[in-house]
Amino acid sequence: MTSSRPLPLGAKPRITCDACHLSKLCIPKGLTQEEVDSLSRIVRRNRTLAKGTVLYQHGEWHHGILALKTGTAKLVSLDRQGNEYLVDFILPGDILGFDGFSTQRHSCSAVALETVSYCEIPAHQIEILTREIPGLLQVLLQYSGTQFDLSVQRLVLSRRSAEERLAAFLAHLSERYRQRGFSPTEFRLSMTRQEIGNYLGLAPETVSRLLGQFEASGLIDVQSKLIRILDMHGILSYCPA
Amino acid sequence: MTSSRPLPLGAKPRITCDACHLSKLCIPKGLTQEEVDSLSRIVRRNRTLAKGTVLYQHGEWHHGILALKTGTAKLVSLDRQGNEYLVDFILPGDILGFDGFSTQRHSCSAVALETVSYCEIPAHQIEILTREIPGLLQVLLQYSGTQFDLSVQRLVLSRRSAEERLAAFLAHLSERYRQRGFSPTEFRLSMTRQEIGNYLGLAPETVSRLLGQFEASGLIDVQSKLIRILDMHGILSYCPA
DNA sequence: CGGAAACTTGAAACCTTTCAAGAGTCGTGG
DNA sequence: CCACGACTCTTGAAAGGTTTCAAGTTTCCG
Repeated sequence: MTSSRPLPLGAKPRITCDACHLSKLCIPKGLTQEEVDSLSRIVRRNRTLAKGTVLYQHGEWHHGILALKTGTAKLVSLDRQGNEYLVDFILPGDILGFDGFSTQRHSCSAVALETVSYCEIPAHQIEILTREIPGLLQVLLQYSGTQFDLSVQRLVLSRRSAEERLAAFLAHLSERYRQRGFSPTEFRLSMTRQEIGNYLGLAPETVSRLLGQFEASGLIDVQSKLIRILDMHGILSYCPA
Repeated sequence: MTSSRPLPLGAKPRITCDACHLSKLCIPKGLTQEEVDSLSRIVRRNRTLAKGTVLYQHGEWHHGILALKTGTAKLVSLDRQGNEYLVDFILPGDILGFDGFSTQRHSCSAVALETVSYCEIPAHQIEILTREIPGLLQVLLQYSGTQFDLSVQRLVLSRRSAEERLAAFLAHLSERYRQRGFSPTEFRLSMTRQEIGNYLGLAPETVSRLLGQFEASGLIDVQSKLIRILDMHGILSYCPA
């Protein structure tokens, strides 16, 4: 899967979009070969940030569209009192930056949960790119639609019991890892129990208790951050929608 | 405010987009005069539906973008068991149809809460319109961003107490009526307590109790569906974010 | 005017949170 | 390499807010 083409002298590896193993999930998904080439010339690549640092922050001017390549991140909203609200967990291949289209300023902050690398389409280029790549705004609009659908799914989930919410969280994470070529039954949680609870609208203690309960039921195996799903069918039987 | 230009013979009143009193809220918001004229030629106008009927239904092919002109509607999602989840209340000037961009099929249903009239940009025209109206997809993308921000606000709200949720609901509704030129302090709820509860994640009994409590505190006056806000400052003092 | 649906109000039940204390994990520096 | 300290996680018991159940009242529409 890794590119075998010679690299430019003295440069860090610069994978073009169509050689990127995430192109099935990322923006190129809906574009023609020609459009992908065009996109590839604009995208800023290989930005890397350490765990805990900010990709962009609430209130900043809209950076543009970011595509996570490696690592994981969290998207959070803050209220006046400084409370954090976990809007989403970002996995490799995910797009972020939709929180900047409305006001031109980011309404959320994106924070690396592990060392991350990502690509970026600068906001000021998006309008220009639209002309060069007719499919791009269509793709972006489709992504927005997906975001909408996800927010609805989350709404549905928020009405369910704590058990169902956590089960759905694990099932969703598992499915997303599967789509990315990782094991769907064994993965490491890059977020704390606190952050899972914040995401699901539960106290961290509740998350801990339920993970213990799922383990006692033989559904999963928990070793601190490491999760092994033993009975996927059992997990799914909890899930609504 | 009503158009004084002569109407086409034998036609129902056909207000063009730039003569529409909702153009400050609707799609034309971000477009040039020329673009609005272009849009106005495509838009299907004056569709009317009675209370309780469906504007579009879950599973149907994406109709396109709808702009509500008069009346109110609800946007709902249904799970397998047929439970209804209230995604949004739609007021005149609001745009709907974002639930169809991802899969090309509607993930939600839109139902009239009162007699409604609306305009429509058919889905199959959107791509074509993009070329004629360069600003359109930008506008749509900005709307999507707004939808995203609203879903985040709603997430924040869902973490607060029942009191705060209902207060924020009333404040938000008041603000939206104000933007539309209606009284922000006196309005008729077109939805049932059940639907408010469904929207806020509360039992209808809780909604009823809290309205009674707000009334007893002198914040509002309730006469079945008619709400009069007596102390807006008091209401706002409950609101987070 | 009549009946169904919507709304209100009370009391008990329940799920989740909060508070508290102890155990485990991780990274850092001696 | 081990020890320390901070942070995270786990587990128990009590508290609390919201739901559920139930019954009566009001509103609305045919």
